[in-house]
Amino acid sequence: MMPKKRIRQVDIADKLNVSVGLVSLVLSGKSHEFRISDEMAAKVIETAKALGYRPNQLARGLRTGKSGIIGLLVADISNPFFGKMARCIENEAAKLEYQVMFGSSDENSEKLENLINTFSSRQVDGMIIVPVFDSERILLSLQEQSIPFVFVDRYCEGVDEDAVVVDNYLGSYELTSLLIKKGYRKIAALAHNLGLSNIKERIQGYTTALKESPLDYPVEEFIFEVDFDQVDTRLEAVLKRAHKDGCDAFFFANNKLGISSLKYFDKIGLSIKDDIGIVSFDNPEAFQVTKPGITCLEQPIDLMCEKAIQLLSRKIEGRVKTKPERISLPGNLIIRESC
Amino acid sequence: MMPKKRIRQVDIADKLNVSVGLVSLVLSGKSHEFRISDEMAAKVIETAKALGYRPNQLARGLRTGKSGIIGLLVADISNPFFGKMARCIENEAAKLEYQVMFGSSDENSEKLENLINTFSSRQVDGMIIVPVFDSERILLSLQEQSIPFVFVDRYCEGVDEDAVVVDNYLGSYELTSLLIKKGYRKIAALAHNLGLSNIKERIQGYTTALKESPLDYPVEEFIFEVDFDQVDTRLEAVLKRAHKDGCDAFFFANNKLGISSLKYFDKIGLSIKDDIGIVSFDNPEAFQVTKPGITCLEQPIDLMCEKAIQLLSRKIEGRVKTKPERISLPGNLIIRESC
DNA sequence: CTGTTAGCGCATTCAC
DNA sequence: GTGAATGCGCTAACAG
Repeated sequence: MMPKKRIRQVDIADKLNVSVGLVSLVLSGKSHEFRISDEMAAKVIETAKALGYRPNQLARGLRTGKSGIIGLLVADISNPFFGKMARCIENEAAKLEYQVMFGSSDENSEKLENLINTFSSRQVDGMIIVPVFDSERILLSLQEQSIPFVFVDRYCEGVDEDAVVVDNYLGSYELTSLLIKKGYRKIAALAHNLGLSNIKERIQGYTTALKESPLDYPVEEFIFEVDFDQVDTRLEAVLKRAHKDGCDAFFFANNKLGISSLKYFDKIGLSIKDDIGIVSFDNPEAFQVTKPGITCLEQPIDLMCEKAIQLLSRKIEGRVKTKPERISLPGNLIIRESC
Repeated sequence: MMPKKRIRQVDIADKLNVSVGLVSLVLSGKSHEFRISDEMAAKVIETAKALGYRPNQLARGLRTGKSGIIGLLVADISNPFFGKMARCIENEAAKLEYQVMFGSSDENSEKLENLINTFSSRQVDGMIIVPVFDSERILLSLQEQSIPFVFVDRYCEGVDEDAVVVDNYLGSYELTSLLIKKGYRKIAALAHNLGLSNIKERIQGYTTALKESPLDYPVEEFIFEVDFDQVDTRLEAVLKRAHKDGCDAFFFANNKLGISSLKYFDKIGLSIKDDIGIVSFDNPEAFQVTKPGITCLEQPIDLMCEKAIQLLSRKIEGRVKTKPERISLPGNLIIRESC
């Protein structure tokens, strides 16, 4: 079979004995604007379809300076939280005829930098970024390139750009208060990287709830940092130690820590709710099917993404040069039986 | 602040009083091939870096006819199975300097068609496709456009292309046999769409195991099809009905059905293992933390993706015009306590 | 060894 | 109303 050449505008122009310019105008829906005869327009459109014409977006992009691509930079697309986010971004982007290209940073600023650079090279029209620890420099340089981007899930302190996040403080405050109300006496908090904006806020909510309570012990001593890559190696020990030190409840700052800990509690032989109380950020399926179900704070991922794309497209189209907004959306407290 | 213009090859050429061609050669790493003086090359590279040059991949792509993008078409990126797949594809693609663009078909052939068309329009160099029901036509047309693609997870009967799948038959056979060995007497099977290649094979493995067993009842009557969008509306009724009809065990053809059913069993008040036995395809986190843990068949997602990208890049580079392969990888039977 | 030139496919400005 | 011409940024073929 013939390797069938792709149909270009010239091909349909030749077939109709008209010029490429004409074809281009018609196919970009500008026939009316340029007062091209309806019959002409119809003919062009018809033969375009007949020949199976499909515009070359690379060429169009080169000419117009817009690739029609949005870059999505998450920590790890295989994490259900970011997977859901990807899906929502995809849906919202599709409405505006954008395609989504993604990349996982693994919470590593070098990887993030590489991704940002390649995305920039590929001329993405904008990026949705989950900033990682220590990424201020690369983000500032992105700002200088004047490529539009918005933060989601977290923001970067030194980089003044739009951001859409859940109300981390309030969510954690609610979760922790619940634990206190249920009568737990010493509550440990576990987080990956205490330097991230969202984690800081979560820890703050947790801390405040405790300080406002009658409970009186050195809260700071029971905040544990377990790095992303230390989950397999250090988490178990940390949990054991905390329990040995009298902790009867745990606050997990994200789904990964929560899920991993569930496995260890089972292994160690600690019974959830009876031996220890548990609350966690995020609402992965694992929290819904395990028994007892895990009380948690669900993030409004769909809303967050909707907002994020709104802000981003506003920037891309260069409308209104407003001051960067930091939108904080309320989370959804889901009470189950883990405390 | 100045809207800082992007640096092009001309800019660095001008600055050095050399030609663009020269710059292009050096920057594409062909300085040695064209025997360009080391000092010249060094100067070019240096000022490129100094000026912050970043190649415009749109232009390069237009010229070379290669976009450097791979399209990934899954059913739903927010499904943890496909999320993991996306991550593996991302990693493998990165090794070959490809970027990944994704799209979710929602198991809908029309959506798949739209995605394929836009991806084709964006000049992706190849696609990794999870084909959906009734997508033969569009896939054949993709073949005619001679855009390389490979199937993963499933294949499409009428479309002769490379495919990488898990050994669905064997996996299901093992899962079902286990149920039989444990003494369950009547095993229901639940699947989304019995028309998909992978599901067909899974049902076949299930059926064969039963037929080879001493159990003697009309197996076909206990194979239930619950469509993707009917999970919320019909699944509960189907489960109840099956249980009422004497089923004491369930075989789930994928993670979504398994997870959703877990919730309903809890709601209905059926106790897993005591009242009913359960096995399922896939190994999402939910199966690991729920109690009892769910016996399941884990797919070798990383290996599958590695193979898929290998096959795809082979096609893209147009090496060896071999006959399409259908690679079947063994799954990993994980025995937990659900049966 | 390096410069010049001609497109890749499309959008857009200017003629007629 | 439509055709012709120009160039987006880059690569590659050809000169010299």
